[in-house]
This record gives sequence, structure tokens and C-alpha cells, in this order.
Amino acid sequence: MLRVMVVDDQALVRRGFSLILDNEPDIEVVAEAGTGIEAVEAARAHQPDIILMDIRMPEMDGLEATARILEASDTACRVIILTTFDPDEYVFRALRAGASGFVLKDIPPEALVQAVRTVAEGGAMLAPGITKRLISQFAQKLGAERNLSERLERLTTREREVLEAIAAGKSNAEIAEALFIGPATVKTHVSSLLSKLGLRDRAQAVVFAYECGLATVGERNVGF
Amino acid sequence: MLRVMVVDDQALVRRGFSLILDNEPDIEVVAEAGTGIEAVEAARAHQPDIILMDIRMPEMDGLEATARILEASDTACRVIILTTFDPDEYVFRALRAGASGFVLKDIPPEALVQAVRTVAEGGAMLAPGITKRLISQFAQKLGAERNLSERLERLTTREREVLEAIAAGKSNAEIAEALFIGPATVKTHVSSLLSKLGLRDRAQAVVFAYECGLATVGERNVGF
DNA sequence: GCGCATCTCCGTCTTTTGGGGGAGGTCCGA
DNA sequence: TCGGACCTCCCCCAAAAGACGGAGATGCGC
Repeated sequence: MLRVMVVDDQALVRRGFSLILDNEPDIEVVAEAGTGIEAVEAARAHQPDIILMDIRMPEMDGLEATARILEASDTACRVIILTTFDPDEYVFRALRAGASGFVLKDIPPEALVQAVRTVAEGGAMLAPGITKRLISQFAQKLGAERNLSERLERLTTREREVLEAIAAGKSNAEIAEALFIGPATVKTHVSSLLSKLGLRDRAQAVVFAYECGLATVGERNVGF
Repeated sequence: MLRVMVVDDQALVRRGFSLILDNEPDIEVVAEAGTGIEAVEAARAHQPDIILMDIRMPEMDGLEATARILEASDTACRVIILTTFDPDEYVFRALRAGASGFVLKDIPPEALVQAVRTVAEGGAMLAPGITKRLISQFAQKLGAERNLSERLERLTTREREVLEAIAAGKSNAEIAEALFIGPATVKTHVSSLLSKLGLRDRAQAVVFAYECGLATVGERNVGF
């Protein structure tokens, strides 16, 4: 049985969603909330599996509430953001807050139910337009890699290793130590790869590494 | 009327999908193909709106065929990748190839029809697990920004500008020229921001800029 | 064997970078 | 009005980086 909570500041909308969901044999609406603050408290109290969360609400908006609920380690629930319009504005904040779904309120009831089940099973459900945008962003980044990867292939194995180390913020001395070679050799490799790639210094090499996908945002702890 | 083409090397599967889709009043299957090469030709000949494309096929796989079909400027169609297993392995290549959908063959017929309609309307449809992964990747990148952004806020406006310039691969002299200040002043700012951020040199500063989102992959032409 | 690419290392040299301190200016808030 | 933050510029200095040429060793394919 899926335990669901519905959060919306309009009681009528809230009840409507609840009725739709409660009508399903395997879904039970265990709580409702009308503000973000209520939602945070109710989530702790009732421990729902799935939360349907409106964004625009008084006192605390749905995104903030989502972030707080998911931050709390004592809850293991998933959140579907339900909004009326302007997905563009909120979607990235929603995803960052940890939402597993982002759908518009104009979807048919069956689709809403389907979204709840999908998310409960560990999947995610986005409005079709949102999915499209997410894909475009991804494709753009993936596409950028290929052009530059051709340049990358002109490097020898060792030079690529050195480039990776440079992109990790290492100095020549540190690279030498890491690769068990002399500092002079590192300088040779650096000069060589800069020349092959048409770059001027190691700072540009770092930019290149990120742009072509050799280095990736998120894989590095910037503590140095 | 949505004009659909079905591409699969197994005739039985192909016919099955075609029958499911042809059964819908607003969908018409205008072509079928059994190999990637056939698909490319048929797409040009029949100009379908939507293509359901299998991945594993003889002669040319579905991803390659997708890329070729979408490269051709004379066609304006959208592709949904239909695969049996291993979405992980192919999904990124599929998105790069330009696919608008990526679904598993075990979905219910209604969902397949829904996917076709969604994609035809300009949206996108991914298998729930895929969507989840895409979101995680995004959230990870967006999340990484916040921690470091706190460090970013310790910088003055000018220092942030200099950091951006560093992240663009500029030398101190170039930065001075760009900001209409003296080279000595640039050095002052650089020293100051390195110290504040706990970094050693400009290469690490570039890494930091990318990791915290000050610089973004794809926004830069690495021609220098 | 020979040519070729690669990896390794060594010099020397110039340029860039980064640290240190000092100093004058503005602007803003206490 | 006075301190503090900021931007600007200067000095000197040491370290790092990068360009340049040379050279020995390996392995691979013709």
C-alpha cells in the first residue's frame, strides 16, 4: 500500500487529488497539508512514501519544503512537484531540491496515478516538455565533447595522463610524483600537449579538459 | 494523422508494434524497416513524423541510423528508441544521436501509444529509470555548486570578474586589457582570490570555477 | 636492419606567476 | 569624522612554468 501525502494551499485542489488517489486500491492518502511548514511537520509525523507538492504556497514554498523534508535523514520519501504553470522557472530548483517528479496539474488523473506508482518504484516522471529540455541540455554537453575529442586523439597516452593531472589542479612536481617520472619529463609532456592542442598554458589546458569531457564537473573535491 | 515508421530486425516484433499503433485512429504506420540502412532510406522516402527504432540490428545499428536520419536536413522527424535491455549502455549515445525518447519494450501498449503522441507534440519520453538517472546527474551537478558558491561569496565583485577571466584561459596581461586596469592590479586580485579560496595557482582556479558553476561546459569555444 | 613514434631525462633560457609589503584613492556606514 | 572595505597601482623577489635543443631507450611495423 502506497502511503501518499498531498500538499496544496487550496483545499479544493487538495481534496480533489486525494479523492483521485484514494480511489486506487493500492494507494492511501495518509496526510494533507496546506503550507510548506505544515508539510514538513506532517512528513515527519506520518512518514509517507510519496508526497505530491505544490510550489506556490504561503509561509514556505514547496521547493523549500521539499529540500527540508529530504534533508531530514529520518524520512525516506520521494517528492513529486505539481505545478500549474511556468515549469521553466522552477524545474532546476526542484531537481536540486531532490524532487523525483515534476508534472503539470493539467495532466489526466490516470497519468497522475501512474506518476505516483512510477516514482514509488524508484523511477522518475517529468512533464514531457521538461524531459525534452533536460535531454537537450545533455545532448548539448555530450555533443561538445566529440569535436574536441578528435584533438584529444592526437595526444599520446602519457600526454593524456598528464593532461588529466593538470585538470586535477596538480603542479608539475606533483604530476611527476604521481606518475613516477622526473619533473623534467613532465615539462616535456606538458610542452608537447600544449603545442598539439594549440594551447598556451596549463590554465587553458584545464579549460580544454573540462570542455571536451576529460574532466567532469562533480567528480572533483575542490579542497586541493 | 501521425505518420509513424517502425524499425526492428525481427519481423514479428515489427508487425506487433505496427498493429498496436495502426489500431489508433490518429496514427498511421507508413513504413517498416528491418535494418539501419533500410531505415535511413525509408525515412527519406516516406518522411514519417515519428520513428520507433530498435537498437540491435544487422548492417547498421539503430543509434547510427538515428544519427544519420536526424542529420539529414530534409527530414523533420523525431525518434523513439525501443530497446529490450541494458538501457545504461546505450542511453547517452541515444541522446547524443538526437533521440526524443528511450523506452523499454516491456512497457504496456497504451504507454507506447502515449509515448508516440507525447513525442509528436514536441515532448520527450524516457523510461522511468532513465529519467531518474538523468535527474540524479543533473542534481549532482547543481548540488555541487552550492557548497562552493559559499566560498565564492567571499570574493569581491572585481575578484569574481578576474576569476571568470582566468576560467576563460586569459593571462594576466589579457585580463588587464579586458578589464581596463593595469597588470599589477590584476596580480593583486589574483593573489587575493587565490588566498581567499585556498587555491595555489590559476589552474586550480579554473577547476574551481568549473566545479562551482562559475564557468560552464559548452559556453566556451576552445579555440583560444 | 631501419625508420618512426614514444617515453624518458638533461641542460639553458625567458616569461609568467604568485607572495610580500606599501600606498593613494573612493565610498559607505558607524 | 573616522575606520573599513574596496579598487587601483607600485616595488622587489622567488618559484613555477614554458620554449628550445639534445639525447638515450624502447617497441613496433616495414
